[in-house]
Amino acid sequence: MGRVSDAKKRLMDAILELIWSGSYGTTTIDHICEKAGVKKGSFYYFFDSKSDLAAEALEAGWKSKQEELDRIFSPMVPPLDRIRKYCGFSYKTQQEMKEKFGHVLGCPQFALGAEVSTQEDRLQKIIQEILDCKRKYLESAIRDAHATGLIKAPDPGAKARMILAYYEGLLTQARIQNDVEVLRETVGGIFALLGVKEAEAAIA
Amino acid sequence: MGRVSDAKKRLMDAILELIWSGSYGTTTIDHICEKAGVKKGSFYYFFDSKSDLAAEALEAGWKSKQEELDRIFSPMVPPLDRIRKYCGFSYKTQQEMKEKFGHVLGCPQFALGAEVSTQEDRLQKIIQEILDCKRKYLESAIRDAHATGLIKAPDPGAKARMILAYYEGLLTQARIQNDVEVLRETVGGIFALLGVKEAEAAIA
DNA sequence: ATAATAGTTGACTATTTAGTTCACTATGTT
DNA sequence: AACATAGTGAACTAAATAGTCAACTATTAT
Repeated sequence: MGRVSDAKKRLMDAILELIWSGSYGTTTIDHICEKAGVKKGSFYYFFDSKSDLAAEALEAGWKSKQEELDRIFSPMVPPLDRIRKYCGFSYKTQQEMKEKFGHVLGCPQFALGAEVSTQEDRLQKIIQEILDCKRKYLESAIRDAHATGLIKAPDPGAKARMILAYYEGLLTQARIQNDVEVLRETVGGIFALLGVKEAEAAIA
Repeated sequence: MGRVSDAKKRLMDAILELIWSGSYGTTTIDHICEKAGVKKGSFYYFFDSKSDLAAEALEAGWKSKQEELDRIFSPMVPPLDRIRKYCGFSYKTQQEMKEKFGHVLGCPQFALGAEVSTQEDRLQKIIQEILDCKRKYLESAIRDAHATGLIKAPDPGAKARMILAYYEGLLTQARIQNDVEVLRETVGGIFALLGVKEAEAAIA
C-alpha cells in the first residue's frame, strides 16, 4: 500500500551511467538526481549516501550482467568458443558505448575499482567479489579446455587470474586511448597465455 | 632576481601522492595546498588549475622515472633479464608503497588514465604518451630477444602492447585487491605471452 | 642601499555540495 | 469513502570548494 515509483531504479541506472562515462569522484548526488529526474528528498528517502547507492547499483547491475555471461559461458558451448564469444561480445559492447557516448568506456567494475579501492571499503569489497565471479567463468572454461586436451592448464585458477588481468588491462587501455581497435588482439593474447596451439587458435 | 622557493615542487609532489594514494576526483586544491604547506594564493601564482598542476607534475614525475627505466632496460643487459629486473623492481616498489600507505597503489599513470580519460583531454594525452614510452622499453627488449633467437616475435610492437596490457592489468588488480602477491606471477605471465621456452624461463 | 621582481599571505566572494525537514500527494487496502 | 502509508518536492542549512586580490616580504642585481 502507499505510492509506487521507479525512482529508485532510475537513480541506480543514473549513477552507473555517470560513473562509467565519467568517474565516481566527479559524480555528485545533484548530478545523479538531475539525470534520474528525482529530487534530493527522494534520493535520501531511498539511500543514505552516494556510496550506498553505488553499492546497490553495482550489485544489481552485476546480477543482470551475469545472465548474459551464463549464456556465453554455457557448458554446452565448447570451452575455447566460450572465450571467443566473450571477446566478441565485449568488443561489440565497447563499440556500442563509443557510438553512444563518443568514448570507449572499458570495464565499469575495473575502472571503478582502480579509482576507489583506497577510499571506499564497501565498494572495494563488492568489486572484488564481482571480479572473482568473472574469474570463475574463465576458470571453468579453462578447466574444461584442459580436460578436453585442448590446452595444458593444470592450474586453471592461476591461468584465469592471468587472463583476467590481461583482459581488464586491455579494456582499460582501450578506454584510455579511446580506441576499440586495441581490443582486436584480445583473443590472440588470451590464447597465447593459454598456450593454445596455433592450429586450434585458427579455427575462428 | 626576486624571492626563491620550492613551493612549486612541493605542490607537484603533493598532487602526485594524493592522486596515487587516493584519486584525482577527490583531490582538491585545498588538500593539495595543505599537504604541500602552500597557501592558495601561491598555488594560483604557479598554476591555473588542478589539471594544469597535474599535467606538469605528471610530466616531471615521468622524466625522473625514465632515468630508472633507462638503467633497467639498458641494452647492455640481456633482453629477458631486463624484463625480469623490471618486474622485480615493480614488485619492490609496490611493497614499499603498501608499507608506507597501507595500500598497494598500482601504476599511477594507468589508474589516473582510467579515471580521467573521458573527462580531461590534456591529461589523457600526456598519459597516452607515457604509456607509449613504457611500451617502447618493452618493445626494444622484445626485439632484441627475437634477434638473439631467445623468442619468436616478428612483431615486437604488438607483443609489447599485449604485455603492457597484462602488466598494467595486474598492477591494477593488485591495487583493487590491496595485495602485492598478485604480482608474483608477473614474469611468468609475460614469458607465457612471449612464448619463452620453459628452459629459458627457468633461468631465474 | 635600493629598486626591481619573485613569491607569499590571508581575507574575501561566489558557487557547489551534502544532507535535512516537513508539508504534501498519490495509491493500495479495508 | 477514508485511512494508512510509500513516495515527492521545495526550501533550507552548513560546509567545502574554486578562484580573486591587493598588500606584503624576501632576494638579488646593480
